[in-house]
Amino acid sequence: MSKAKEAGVGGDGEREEGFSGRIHGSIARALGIAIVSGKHQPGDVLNNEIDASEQLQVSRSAYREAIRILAAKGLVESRPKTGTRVSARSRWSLLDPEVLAWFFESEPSEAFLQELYELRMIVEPAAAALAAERRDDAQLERMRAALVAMQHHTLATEAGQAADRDFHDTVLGAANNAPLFTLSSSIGAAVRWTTIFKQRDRELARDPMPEHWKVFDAIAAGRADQARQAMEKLVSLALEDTHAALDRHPTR
Amino acid sequence: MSKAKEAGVGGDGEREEGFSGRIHGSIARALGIAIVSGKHQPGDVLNNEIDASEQLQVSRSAYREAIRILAAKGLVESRPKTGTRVSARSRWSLLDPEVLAWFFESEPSEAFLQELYELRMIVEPAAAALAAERRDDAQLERMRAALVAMQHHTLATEAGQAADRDFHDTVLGAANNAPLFTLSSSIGAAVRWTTIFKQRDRELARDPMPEHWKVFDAIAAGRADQARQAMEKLVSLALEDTHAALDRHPTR
DNA sequence: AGCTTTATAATAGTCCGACAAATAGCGTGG
DNA sequence: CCACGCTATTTGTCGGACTATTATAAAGCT
Repeated sequence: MSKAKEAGVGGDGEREEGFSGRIHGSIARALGIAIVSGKHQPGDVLNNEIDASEQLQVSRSAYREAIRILAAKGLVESRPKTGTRVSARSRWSLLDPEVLAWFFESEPSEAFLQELYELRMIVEPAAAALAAERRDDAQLERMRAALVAMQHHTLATEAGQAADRDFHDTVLGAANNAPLFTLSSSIGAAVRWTTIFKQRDRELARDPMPEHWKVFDAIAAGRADQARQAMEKLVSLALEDTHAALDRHPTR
Repeated sequence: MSKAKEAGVGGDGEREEGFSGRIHGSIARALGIAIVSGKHQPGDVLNNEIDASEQLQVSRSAYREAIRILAAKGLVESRPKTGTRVSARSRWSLLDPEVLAWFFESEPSEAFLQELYELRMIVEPAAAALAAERRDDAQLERMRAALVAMQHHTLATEAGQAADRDFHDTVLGAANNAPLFTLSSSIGAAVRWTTIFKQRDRELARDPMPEHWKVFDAIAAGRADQARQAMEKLVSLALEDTHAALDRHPTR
């Protein structure tokens, strides 16, 4: 539990908690988190707009805009008379950056993490192979810079983690495939949590640079197959580390 | 009193086309199509809410809800004073079912089709491999039924095409990975367009059943590698057909 | 009884008009 | 030339009235 998310129902409700700038945004965030965390299960019917907006102390319009956001991401469906209900999980846009962020707001389930890794294992090696064939010099230079920064700052620092993400992002971008690139947020989420788990357990700390450099070298050399295999190795090592950390620090 | 909105206003407003039920939905759709089709380019600033809603003959609230939908899908960004502007392409949720549908509303570019195929080539073989290991009997039966229906109706009919999509959906579902499954809409879109192109050029008609049955048999037998290879073959044949059709009927 | 049609009530959807908050860009003063 | 505050523009929020849709219950018909 990180955030106090309960908007006081009754009493002097303060909704100042999560900060997302605009009201409709923060309401969408709060409701989104409540949904993906299971507090509101698929099929559940939300309070009608009038009651809900009153409880949240916002205007009905702001509440409605929040609902539109959630509906656009497939989390809810609204119909007159029936009300607004949480959609089936299969309709959720699990790869949407915001939805993913909401997932990680409350610690994600181990199963979900596992599935994200599987996706990563499918997508990233293929992306690395394409990148080896298509990367331009600027992208290559950016990858190198990212790895140098990552090596220098180490994953214990925010700067180092940002460099790691930047490396993976650039690889995905170098594959030169727009739909594929939209998966970077999902990949990034998996990467971030690997790091979090690894950092929780210092003893597991393994130097992540060798695999990263191997991927880079293969991409630089334009060897697609080699890049694919190197990335496969990188991801599976990360998965191992995550599993090991989870075994020692069971979820929640 | 003031409900007549079907009146084609003489000015620059045009608002009587496709009907998408609710107003905010149809406005979002119209704007979404205008954006993905390039009519409004990234960086362009939309009219302010008052003018825009007047031109469209809808209330400002309805227009705003439409904008919230587009913003949720990463197509636009709103800020006070600056207005609402079309976001960079890299921020678009290209894999969102609705965004994808808008893309295909106006005929998609060949390059985009190509990228979607690449994604399919990455995702579907991996999914088939996982499905071979994890499918349950009900899923297997559904795949068989889909292929039987597809064989019976042929791809020339809507029923046959639906069966084709159902087969691919079921394979993806049998991989038992929720994030992966959300890609089914993208895959489905690629599948649909293959069929459209193939149907335009009857002479290219190749019987698609053999590859499909090979995938099915491998999944039924639980042979992951074999399923992967069979699916690779299936997708690359579909890609060939699409390319051939495009060569003979150049885009527009 | 069983089915169809109609009425009812509940809810999301739409509209309006006003006011609040944020902020890009300009102008003023140092 | 730069810093700083002013202002105009635009989105954001509000509340309240009215409309459209539709699930459900009631009534009517066969």
